[in-house]
Parts: sequence; structure tokens; C-alpha cells
Amino acid sequence: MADHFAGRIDNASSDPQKVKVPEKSITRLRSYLFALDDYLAQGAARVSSDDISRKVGIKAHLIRRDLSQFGEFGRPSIGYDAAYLRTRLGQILHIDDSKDILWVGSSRLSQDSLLIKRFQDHGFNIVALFDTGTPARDACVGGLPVKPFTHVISTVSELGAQAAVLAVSQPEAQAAADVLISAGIKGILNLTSAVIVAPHGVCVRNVDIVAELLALSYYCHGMHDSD
Amino acid sequence: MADHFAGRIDNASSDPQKVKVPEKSITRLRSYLFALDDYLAQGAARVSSDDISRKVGIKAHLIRRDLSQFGEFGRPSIGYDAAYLRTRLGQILHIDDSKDILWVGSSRLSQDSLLIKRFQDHGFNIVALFDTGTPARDACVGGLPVKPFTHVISTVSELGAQAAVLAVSQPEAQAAADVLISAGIKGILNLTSAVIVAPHGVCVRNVDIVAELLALSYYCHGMHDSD
DNA sequence: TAGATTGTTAATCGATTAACAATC
DNA sequence: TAGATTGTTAATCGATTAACAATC
Repeated sequence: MADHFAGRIDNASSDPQKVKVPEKSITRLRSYLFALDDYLAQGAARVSSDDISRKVGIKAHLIRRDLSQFGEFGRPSIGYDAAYLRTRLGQILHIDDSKDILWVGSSRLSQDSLLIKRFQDHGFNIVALFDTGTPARDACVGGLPVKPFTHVISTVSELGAQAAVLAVSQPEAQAAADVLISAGIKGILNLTSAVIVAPHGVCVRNVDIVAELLALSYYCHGMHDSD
Repeated sequence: MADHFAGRIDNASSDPQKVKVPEKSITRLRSYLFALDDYLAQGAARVSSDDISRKVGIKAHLIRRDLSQFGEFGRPSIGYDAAYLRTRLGQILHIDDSKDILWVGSSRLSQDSLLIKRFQDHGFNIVALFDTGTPARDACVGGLPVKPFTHVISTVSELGAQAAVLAVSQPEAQAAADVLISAGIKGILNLTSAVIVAPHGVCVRNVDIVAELLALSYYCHGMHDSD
């Protein structure tokens, strides 16, 4: 169970030092994967970078460049084998693997009942659930026992999870993150509105619906201008 | 109620063509705002770019550069007046304004009971709620009546909302977005996993917890290397 | 005046776009 | 062979970093 996060990316150059794929590439890869699923559902066997481009609104140039960072998946004049490319992208993003994660802060999870299922559908298993308060002895959310946060270090070394979802209250967020990091967690999905500072080597990603709304509200009127 | 999204940014240059603030700047502005709230809560009257830097893990260089895009808020050798800067950032991000939004796809909202409150706390008022199915005549979520999606165009012209939250099912997402756009909506917060293609002039932002987890799972093992 | 910290200008870095050679 | 489409190399663009002049 330990290292489902530790698969290997085959870089086109097979040069281990060149693992320098920009974040935006990774995000776009996901778009390509959705487009492929669409084409496959339509029964397409082959797709060109131009086909994908039309579906996701990203230039074909960039699609080819993104893909070529991970290998040569296409054939000149023919395009990409849709099923093969789908499989490879799935491997690169580990989308079909089973992945173990920790969840810290149980209340958010208990409010959003469909979330656990959505996680499972994408291969994310919540293997332990913590609360920063003192949970009742038999507290349980979505079939998982709620453990006190003080158990986190022993649990991480036991289960070997490398990623955690941080869903505690905003004032607690940084301190909880620090504990997770000291426990050896390498990736944190931050659901709080707090800004988490993490050392080099730990990846923090933020999901903040209010922040995105704010950005939207900002951009909604920058739009009067030419660009 | 119409144009709460339409406030004006005072660009340092007062040149209307120069409204070209990078997206990442806007995102960082939010971090600075949180840091200021922290310092203000501690009773600080003045903060330097270096103070903020320590709190948010962003280089002081970049903080000053970000801020200077919007005006000259600080004083050499003194720093920034914390309360004043907080106010100005709030204005720039419209964080304290009341903002009207539409919500399309009622089921997601009914599952996450705290979300409406969280929206309201940040000044986002859900002024109309739609469902792509045929809602029961008196269907209601969070005190708001659920209208059929066919009413969206008339509602937008009536209420003048400029932004909408898209929370329909994934296969419906693009079509629903197209309707919203034709109704005159300028900003869409996409809560589905679908990739939404929108014309120039319409801003789409995505909140996809599963996508972020995937990115995390990818980066969790790119980390073995030097960078 | 000397020290501190800003806002800005110049240099570096990285990502996207465009052009093209390779090849099916 | 001619046409199509890839993967890659070169050119452009934008964002970050570093240096510094301005000023409190």
C-alpha cells in the first residue's frame, strides 16, 4: 500500500535530471485525457492533435509538445491511437491506480457525503481519518473511524501514505500541515483558505472555491479591454 | 444589483490599456490579504514586504512588484500601513463587496449545506438557482426556489448577474455553459470535471478536487530529484 | 546624515508559439 | 511520390529575479 504515489515517469529523454515538466502541462494532460474518453466513447480509433485541440480549446502545437515530454505516442501522418494514448496518459497521471490518502479534519467530509465515493471512483482511498479535536471513542465518518490527530505520525509510518487532505479550520491549518510534513507526508491538498507554507520537496495544492470566485469577480471586468 | 462585478481597478499607470495583471499576481494578492489580516489581528500597524514574505513564503521582491501594479501603497524606509493596505487589497479583489451569482445544478448545493453560508460570508449572494431537469414546482434549496434552466436567459437580463457557478453533471456541462454564455454571463466557476471551452471574453475557472489530487499524486514522486 | 525599504528598471528564466525537418 | 501529421528546434513572449535609484 505504501508507494502507489511512486510510479515512474518515462521521460522522452530517459534522462532522470530532465524531470522538469511544467505544472500547466500536467493540468492540460488531464484535459487531453477527457477529450480522449469522449472520442473513445464515440468509437474513434485514431485522433490527431488537431482533433484534441478542437475539443479542449488548446493549440495543437502545445498538445504535441506536452505529449512529447513523456514519449513518442503518435505516428507522423497518422496521429495517435486513441486507446493507447488514453492508457499512457492514465499511467502518467496514475489515474487508474489505487492511491492511499489521509484525511485530516473530519467535519468537512461528513458534510459532503458524495465526496468519498467520488474519491473512490478515481482510485483515491482514504485510509485514515483524523480530527484535531478529541473525537468520541467510536466516532465514525463514511465507515472510517476518526482518530485523534496525535496518532498521525505513527499512522503514516505504519500505512506509508504520501498524501493528505487538509480540511481543518483555518487557524489550525499551518500547524496541522507542519505535523503532517514532519510525519513524512509529501503532498498536501489544502481545502482551507489558509496559505500553507511548506519546505522544498513538499507539494501543496489548494482547492478554495471562494478564492476562485474572487478571481472570477476580478476578471469579470478586466474583460472590457482589448485582451 | 447588476454590476457589483464591474468596479474599477486603478492601475498604477492610469493607462487603461495596461490592465494586464498576470493571473498569478491576483492569486498571490489573496495570500497577502490573509497575511495582513493576521498581522492586523496581532495589532501590527505597519508591515514591510519582508514581513509579508515570511508569512506567505513568497519573495519580498515579488510582493512589492505585485503590489506596485495597482498603485503605490507603501513608503520607502517605513513599509506599508497594514490597515490601509488591507483596505486597498480588499477593494482590488472586491472582497468586501456584495456580488450576485447564479447557481446552475441544485443537487451539489443541497449536499454541501455549509457552502451557501461560506459564500455569503464572502459577499457572494446566490440570487437564482437553476436545475437542468424539471424541478418540482415548489423545489427549494437553502431557501431559494429552484427554477428550470430554460428560465436562465430571462433571469440574467432581469437580475444582471455576471457570474455563475456551474454544478451540473459532467455530460451536461458544456451545453449548460453555452447557454449561460449566450445569456450574457461573463464568468463561470466550473465545479464539474468537464473541460469547458469558452470564447474570448468569458472567464472560466475550475474547482476540481479530484484533479488537484491527481496533480498531487503526480508531483509526489517528481520530488525525488534535485528540483 | 545614515539606514531602511520602497517602486522600478534591467537581466534571467521559463513557457508558449511558430517553423520545419522527419516519416508514415 | 505527394499529403498529412508528428516531434523538435528556434523565436517570441511573459513572468520572476536581481539590482538600484528614489525617498522617507
